[in-house]
Amino acid sequence: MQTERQREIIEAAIHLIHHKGIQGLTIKNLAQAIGVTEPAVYRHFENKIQILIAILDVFRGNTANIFEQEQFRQVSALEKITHLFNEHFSTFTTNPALASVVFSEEIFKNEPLLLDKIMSVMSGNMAILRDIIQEGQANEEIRNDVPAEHLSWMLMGTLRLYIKNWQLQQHTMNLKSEGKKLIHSLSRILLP
Amino acid sequence: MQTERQREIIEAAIHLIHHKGIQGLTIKNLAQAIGVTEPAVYRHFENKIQILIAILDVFRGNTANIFEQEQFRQVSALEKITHLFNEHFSTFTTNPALASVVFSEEIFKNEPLLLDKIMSVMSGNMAILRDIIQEGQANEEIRNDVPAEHLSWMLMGTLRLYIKNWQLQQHTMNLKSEGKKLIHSLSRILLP
Amino acid sequence: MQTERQREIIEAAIHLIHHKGIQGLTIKNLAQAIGVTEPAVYRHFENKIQILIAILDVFRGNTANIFEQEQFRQVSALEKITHLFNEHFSTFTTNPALASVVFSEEIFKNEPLLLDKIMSVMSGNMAILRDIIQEGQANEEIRNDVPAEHLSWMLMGTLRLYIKNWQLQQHTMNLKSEGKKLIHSLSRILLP
Amino acid sequence: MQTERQREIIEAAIHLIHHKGIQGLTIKNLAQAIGVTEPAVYRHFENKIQILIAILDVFRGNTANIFEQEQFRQVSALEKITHLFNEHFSTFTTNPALASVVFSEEIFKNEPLLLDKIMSVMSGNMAILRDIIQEGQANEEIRNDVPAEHLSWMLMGTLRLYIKNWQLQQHTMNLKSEGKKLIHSLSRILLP
DNA sequence: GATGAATGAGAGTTCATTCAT
DNA sequence: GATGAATGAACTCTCATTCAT
Repeated sequence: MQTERQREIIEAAIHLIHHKGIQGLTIKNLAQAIGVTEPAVYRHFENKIQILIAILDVFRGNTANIFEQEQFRQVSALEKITHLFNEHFSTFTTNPALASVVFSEEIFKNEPLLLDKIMSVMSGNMAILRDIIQEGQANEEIRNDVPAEHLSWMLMGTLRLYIKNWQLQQHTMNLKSEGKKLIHSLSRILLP
Repeated sequence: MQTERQREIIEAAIHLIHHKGIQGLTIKNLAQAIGVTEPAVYRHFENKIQILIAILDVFRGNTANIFEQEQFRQVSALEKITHLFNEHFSTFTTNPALASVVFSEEIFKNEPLLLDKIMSVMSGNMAILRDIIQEGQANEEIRNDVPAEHLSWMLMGTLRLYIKNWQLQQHTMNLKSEGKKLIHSLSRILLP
Repeated sequence: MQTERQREIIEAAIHLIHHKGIQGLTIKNLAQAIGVTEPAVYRHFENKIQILIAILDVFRGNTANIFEQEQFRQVSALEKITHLFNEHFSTFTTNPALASVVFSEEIFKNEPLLLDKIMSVMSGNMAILRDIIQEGQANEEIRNDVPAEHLSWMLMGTLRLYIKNWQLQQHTMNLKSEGKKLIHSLSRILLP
Repeated sequence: MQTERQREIIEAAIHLIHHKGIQGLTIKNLAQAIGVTEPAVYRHFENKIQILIAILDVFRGNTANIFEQEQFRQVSALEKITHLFNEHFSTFTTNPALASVVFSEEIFKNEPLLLDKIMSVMSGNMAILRDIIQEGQANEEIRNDVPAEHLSWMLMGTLRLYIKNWQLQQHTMNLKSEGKKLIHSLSRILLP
């Protein structure tokens, strides 16, 4: 359960990382962003690492759940994947700051605690994606000549790079509409 | 042209980033690593940013050149791509620290100078990859039903994620041999 | 509005400049002088330049106001000037450290911000002095055969050099009483 | 006796002080200015203080001598003073950098050795000026109602402030021609 | 005469964090 | 809940100077 202030801090932290990189996430900047003094931040989080952990939890809530929800929908595997990509593009279009954090494992490299967490989220997502693909392969909906594992690397890798590129271009391209075309191509590749 | 000491510093810097993340790259650590005092570092580089720029140049030398060399070889497009992937896996197996830096745009997000540089390298590589694919499509060696642009996102994205995963797993998997299988799958996907 | 600590810091800074010159004004010395650690200083001033600016403001408060007050007193021009000189000698006798800073434009030469400020203070004071002289000339109280501008250079220049000399002699001469004689001579010179 | 290189270093040092203030006078800047490396400077001067001492000697050569020469010319006291002022304005117009150093005792405040030197030069000059004035008073060429001492404060102080102002205005005013008018006013003031 | 490489000391500044209020 | 004041540790970088070559 998070208090209002905690949510405010996390949001501010994500924005800071987005705009100034991880080096811009200082308690001072954070306090300034939410209009309090530095010690006030420590009323709501024990220390800086707890804030990063909370960010990672937002990530899990916002991103990983996209995967999990997809997993159990009663639609074809390809539809699941398509929907999953669209959801991502949609999420990041709405909240570009999140994208800066989500695919930036380096940010958390320092703290083993955080690295563990991000790795488990990531491999969890990969597993779900692989399961969806395997399901599609079983249904002869997705090509069988390539291991599901490899296809999931491919899908996830493409997604990540595409979004990273959109970031580097400072969101000048329309992620949603351009993304639709990319998804279309990926779908074609997955066909048997 | 680099002096011996400059090379030493760059190497040490890459190792520091690799092991402790960008936050571990301090002048103090750097000086310690090469066994001198901090001011001595400034004999060899004007400031920290110049060190990061030099790292980026190693990256360009080590990675971008793989692309450029490939571009003009007299072999089929698929062979070029295969070779290019193998080269990467080989490079990073030899010098795992480099991988930590190469695919970590976030590290350089702070300094516009560096961000520019990394972006130009990245888009340069993407363009070369796209050209190779287009050439393959013209020869009917690579599938034509998907834009070359999208295929290059896919290839590059897969490569990046694969290497990042290898990093997160702390190099426990054999990048070279496992990578070969991945390449095989990707080749299959590219076929018409 | 200044806090108690800010006043304390400014006072310590003036004393440091007085005793060790501008090179002696370091954050470390300053912190030591007020009995705190270096970072504590930054709670009270954003940076060193702000401290120097604050010193300049004390200068303005302490010196420029002498001029402004004089300007509107209902006494003869010569009386104003006499009083103004006496006030200066009195101020500097009480607070010799201030004199070290007040007439040392070189100290602030580095920072354009500071140079601007000191120049505006200085030319403001000169303008007030010139106005007083012009008024005296209009009343035929002060000689008319020399431009007010030149007389103000003369008065101000004499004042400055006299105080500087007193400094260089390490305050061994009695500024107040000796100064009175100087003022008397200057008054005589100003007469028509 | 100074070598060519020593003269070069002193000139560069004066220019550095002029353009960047005393804080800009570093061995690094100095070496750069004359196109050698830092240790090379130490071939020609034992240390930085010796360089400052040498600057002071140039000052004595260039400025104090103006006074001494004047002292024994066979002209009226007023002519001597007029000539002396003109010489100063001329010198500083030709070599503005020198002015930055000459009237900046603060620069040398740190080193007692230097402070001593500058004080002796300064009081020497003042003595000469006072002698000239006394001579003029004896000849009834200069007013007698004010002590020579005070008149010399006045003359010297005006000269200094006038030049300082010319510096602060970054030499935009014509020191020589405007100075002539000032001298004219001062002469008038000195008359009996 | 000059250089390349280095150093000890110290500069200003920022960091996450603590504590009394 | 929040603040003002402070701190130890660390940061990048500059300084005058030395020394072997």
